[in-house]
Amino acid sequence: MKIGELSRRTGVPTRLLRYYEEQHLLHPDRTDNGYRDYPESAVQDVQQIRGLLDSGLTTQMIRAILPYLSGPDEILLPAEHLTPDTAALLQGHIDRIQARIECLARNRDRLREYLAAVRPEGEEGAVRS
Amino acid sequence: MKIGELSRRTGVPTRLLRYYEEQHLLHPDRTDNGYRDYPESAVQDVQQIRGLLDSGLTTQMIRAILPYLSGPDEILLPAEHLTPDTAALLQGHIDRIQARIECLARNRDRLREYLAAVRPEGEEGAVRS
DNA sequence: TCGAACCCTCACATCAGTGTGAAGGCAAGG
DNA sequence: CCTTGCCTTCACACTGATGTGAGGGTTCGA
Repeated sequence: MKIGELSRRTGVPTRLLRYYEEQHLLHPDRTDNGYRDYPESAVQDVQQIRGLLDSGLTTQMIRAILPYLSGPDEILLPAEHLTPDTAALLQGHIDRIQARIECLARNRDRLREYLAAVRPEGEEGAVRS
Repeated sequence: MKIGELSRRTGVPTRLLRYYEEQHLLHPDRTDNGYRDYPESAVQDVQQIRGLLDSGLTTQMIRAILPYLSGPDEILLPAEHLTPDTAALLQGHIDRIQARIECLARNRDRLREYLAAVRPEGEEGAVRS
């Protein structure tokens, strides 16, 4: 798949697809004429990347964890390649993500409480025009 | 409290405290000589802001929701000030935060699964030096 | 063969969040 | 009084993520 199609199918501008490649988040191979050639799975990959970026992770952190997110089908790294170091790194990333989740959840709850408290006026979410 | 003390107590550089003010996230008043004068509550406020920024929210979004986060003690806006518009805006913010949480949680789980799958080698999280 | 619609790289621009330093006012202690 | 350490504003600079455009090659259909 060429970059234009991937862009259309994911809604992500080609500029960003090239950027993600520059950041080593995507690795399309090239056809003879130099065009990028993406596998079908790239669609999922791009959505994954977008979600994580939107959640406030940097490309660097995404690059670090992406290899371990590829799919539940099979484990990529045999255990002998998972040094204690790598495991610790990974655990650190997990912890950071967890901290973010907690912060966001806390604030979401407070916003919900506020909203609930301030409009007990019989509105149950239905938006009436 | 002057800016230096707030900085020391929060670990946030004075530069950023001034920046947050410029972004209308903080509103210290001024003493006669022009020094910023923060209330005690600013310590909490700054930590709140930092947490949200670290979670990937922009100052703009934080500015939008901060007024509603001030404290569970009392509702700031009387119901008559909460137009349906504002409520919808707020709900939109909540939804975005929720989406982030879900994305992060999903990926956290996948990382955890990976880590668990790849090291069933009797290590139960204890880091041995 | 020509034009439209792709693709390429390069590079400058923008925005948010920061770092850093200059140039100067105020306050307290030796 | 003078130094030291706060405080002030102003301003330039960097990074990461993204927009945008220039300049140029490729593919394909009319």
